Amino acid sequence: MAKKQTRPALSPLESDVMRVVWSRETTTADDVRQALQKERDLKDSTVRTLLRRLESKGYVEHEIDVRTFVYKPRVEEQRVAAQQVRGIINRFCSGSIENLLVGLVDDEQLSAEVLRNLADRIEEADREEKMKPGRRKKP
Amino acid sequence: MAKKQTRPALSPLESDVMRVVWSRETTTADDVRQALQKERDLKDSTVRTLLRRLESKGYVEHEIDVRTFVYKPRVEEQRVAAQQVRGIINRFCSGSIENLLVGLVDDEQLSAEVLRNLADRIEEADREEKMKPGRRKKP
DNA sequence: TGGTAGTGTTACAGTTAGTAACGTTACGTT
DNA sequence: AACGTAACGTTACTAACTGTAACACTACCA
Repeated sequence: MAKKQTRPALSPLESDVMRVVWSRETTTADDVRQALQKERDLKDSTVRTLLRRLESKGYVEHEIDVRTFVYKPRVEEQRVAAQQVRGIINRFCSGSIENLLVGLVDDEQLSAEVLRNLADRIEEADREEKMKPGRRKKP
Repeated sequence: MAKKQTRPALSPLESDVMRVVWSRETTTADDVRQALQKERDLKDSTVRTLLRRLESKGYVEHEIDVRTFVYKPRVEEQRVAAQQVRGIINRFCSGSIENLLVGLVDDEQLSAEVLRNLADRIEEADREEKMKPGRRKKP
C-alpha cells in the first residue's frame, strides 16, 4: 500500500519552482532561474535556497554530476495535488470527496460528462492492469 | 453567471471557526467559543478577532440582534472548497481538472464507481432542474 | 448609577516566505 | 604554484500572517 506521507505545504514560489522541476527530466539551479526569469528575476542564491528547502521538505532530491547539483522530483505532481485536495476535503467537506465533487459541479468547474468519461477510462485502465501487472499510467 | 470572487485564504484556525459557522443557522461569538472549547480554549476576545477578520475577508456577515452580533456565512462551504481546489488545479494540474481526478484515483482517494455514481446523480438532478427552475441542491 | 454583557482597539510574539549578500571550496588554467 | 571562478552553503533580514489576548468603551438593566 502506498505511503500517505505528509510533507510540509508548498509556498507559492516553491510551487513555481516545483513546476519547473516537474516539467523536465533533470533540473539544475540555473535551469530554474532561467525558467522563472520572465516572471521573477531571482538571484542564483535565492534559487538555491528554494531548492534546498524543497529538498529538506522531501519534494526533490539531487545527485551530483561532477560538481553540479542535478535535481529530480521525489513526488509526482498529481500526488501532491491529491494530497492538497485531501486536506481541503477534510477541512471543508466533512471528509467526503463526493461532497467536494458536488461542490465542483456547483461551481461549474466540473460536469457529469467529464465524470462519466473519466470513470470509463479508469475502469478500462483497471481491466488492463489486471491482465499485466505494473503501475498504471496515463495512456 | 456566478461570481468567481477570490477571497484571501483561510488560516487553519479560521477554518475551524468557519466550520462552526457553517454548521449552524446563526452563530454568535460565544457559540464559536463553546464549539471549539474541547480542542482549544480561546478567550472571548480572541474569537471576536477571528470573526472580525473573517468578516473583513468576506466569509461571514453579521447583523445585530438587540446588541448581540449574529453571524452568518456569506459563502457556501462547498464553494470555498471548490475555489481552493481551483487553485490547486491551476498550480499542479496544468489547469485540467481531469488531471486532478486522475491523481486522486492514483492516490486511492477516489474510485471509478464513485465517479460514475456521481455522474448519474448529477445528470438526474440536471433533468429535474430542467423541469422546474431553481437552484439545484443535494437530494 | 454602577455592574455587566457585548464589542472594538491595539498589540505583541512566533512563524513562514521571499530575498540575497557573503563565505567557502575545489577545479582548471596559466 | 597561484588565481580566478564556478558551484554551493550559511546566515540573515524584512514583511506578512497567525494566534492570542489585555484592556478600553458603551449602553442597558437592576
